[in-house]
Amino acid sequence: MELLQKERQSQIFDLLGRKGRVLAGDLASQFGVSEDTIRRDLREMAAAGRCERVYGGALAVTTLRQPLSARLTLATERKADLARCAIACFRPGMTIFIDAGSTNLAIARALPEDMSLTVVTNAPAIAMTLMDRQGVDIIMIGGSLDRHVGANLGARTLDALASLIPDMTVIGACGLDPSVGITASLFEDAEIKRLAAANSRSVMAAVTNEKFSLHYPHVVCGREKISCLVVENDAPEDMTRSFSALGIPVHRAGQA
Amino acid sequence: MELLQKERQSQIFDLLGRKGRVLAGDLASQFGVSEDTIRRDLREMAAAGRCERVYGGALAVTTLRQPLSARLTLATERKADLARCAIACFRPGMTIFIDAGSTNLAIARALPEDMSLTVVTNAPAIAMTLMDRQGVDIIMIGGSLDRHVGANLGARTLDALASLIPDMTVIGACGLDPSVGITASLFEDAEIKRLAAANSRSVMAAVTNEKFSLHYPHVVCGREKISCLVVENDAPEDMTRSFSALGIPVHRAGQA
DNA sequence: AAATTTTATGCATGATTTCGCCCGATTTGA
DNA sequence: TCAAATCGGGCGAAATCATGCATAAAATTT
Repeated sequence: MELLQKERQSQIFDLLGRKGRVLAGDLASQFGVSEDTIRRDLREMAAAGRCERVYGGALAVTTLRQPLSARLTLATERKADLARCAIACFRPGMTIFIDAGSTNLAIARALPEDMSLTVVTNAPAIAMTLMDRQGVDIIMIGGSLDRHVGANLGARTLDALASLIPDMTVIGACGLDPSVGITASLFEDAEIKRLAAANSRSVMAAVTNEKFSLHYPHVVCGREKISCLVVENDAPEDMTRSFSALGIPVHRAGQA
Repeated sequence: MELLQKERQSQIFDLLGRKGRVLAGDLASQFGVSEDTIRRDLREMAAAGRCERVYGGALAVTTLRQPLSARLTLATERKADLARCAIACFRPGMTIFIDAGSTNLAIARALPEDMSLTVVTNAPAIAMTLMDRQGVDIIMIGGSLDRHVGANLGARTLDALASLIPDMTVIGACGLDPSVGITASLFEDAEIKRLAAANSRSVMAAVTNEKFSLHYPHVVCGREKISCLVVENDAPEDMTRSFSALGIPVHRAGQA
């Protein structure tokens, strides 16, 4: 498939967020264009402050470190849009479980200083982000911290979560498929998500475009369990329609 | 994996922050490049003020400032020094509870990438810092996150902590007094500390100078419970003596 | 619809960077 | 003082880069 320049750069930006670095040669073969084109892309992106140009490729702007911390500290932009839209569904006084994931971290970041909420989470990054929000009470669910997922998992986590009935769960979807529902790649992570979704009075899923039509081994919950879907403003129409058809409200980000 | 020059230098910088010094030979074999390349890196970094070049390798900029006068001006540098000293007491395989507090956070930051440890903590910041340490298993104790202490507190925290017997507890001291022992300003925080200290096989306290002779309302543990004290290079002699007299080993930071 | 401008891309070329190696100079420790 | 380790600079090969130019596609104007 042939990509437009902007699409290519956007994908490079995503890759940077995920891997922390890219090599000019790799990108060239991956996108099927010449290295010169890639170099031009990288130069442009660097000029726009979207990456740091180095000999041989480019590095993510914020941190040139491990993919995980990079993934967590990066990723704003499209996700911030999504986050603002998601927050519009929150009501003061709610108790909300926020699952791990970079999109959900963006939601935490976007929470206003003074919103009165109780947030429950098993992700240290989300807890830390919310620490300076005066209005937010934070409850952390402990457990064994998985460095890949960036959240506490395991028996203790499940146990602590079992005695909680949040008004809403903001669930992190590894993959969202119209027929299968929400799936996750890691068993233990899926277990947590499943319990949270089952206990919660409502379930919100905020997903970026690349999550659509992906499915992973572990089913978290069927699509009928989803109370509310938040998508990007250029989310594929056919995907969102199949959810709307089920009576699930779909909120598009960035639309006035 | 092959690294780009900038990445290599960035990692060297990280190592410097963690160990305080690096050797050209070690780096060469570690990164799989020639010593000449490493020397060029170090020279460049030194030119940029990111390290101090010395015969055989390089030193962190913090450690370079002469013996102890000018260097110990910045609190973070003093703590990094303290941290390196504290870490020398850790042994591979240990299970260590690390309490909240900025000094303890510095200890977490200073932990080497590859040290094999199980770290238990109720402070999200410490958990996040350790997330990229491959050798460290992290267990988070959940609870209600206190935004002032920066740690999870409360009944659930106490409960989860009760079933843990760490090899060592690195306790955060709000105040350390030779006669009273360790005290804390917040009741709930003190409760956690007290339980951790009581359950643990040994207790380390790493304290900066300003902690001495301070005491707060809530007693955490008497001085006799302390197994090991880590203090700054220029800690007041009379304070340390009263602990040494009890048979408590006192480690001074920044001494070869 | 045709003509014109703009843009994206690939290729060639000469410049630049990286890096291993070598050699003579310098530092270290005994 | 001496020997060994370390150092800095210079050299060359290979990789990477920036630039100019030509071509083709896309967008714009006529």
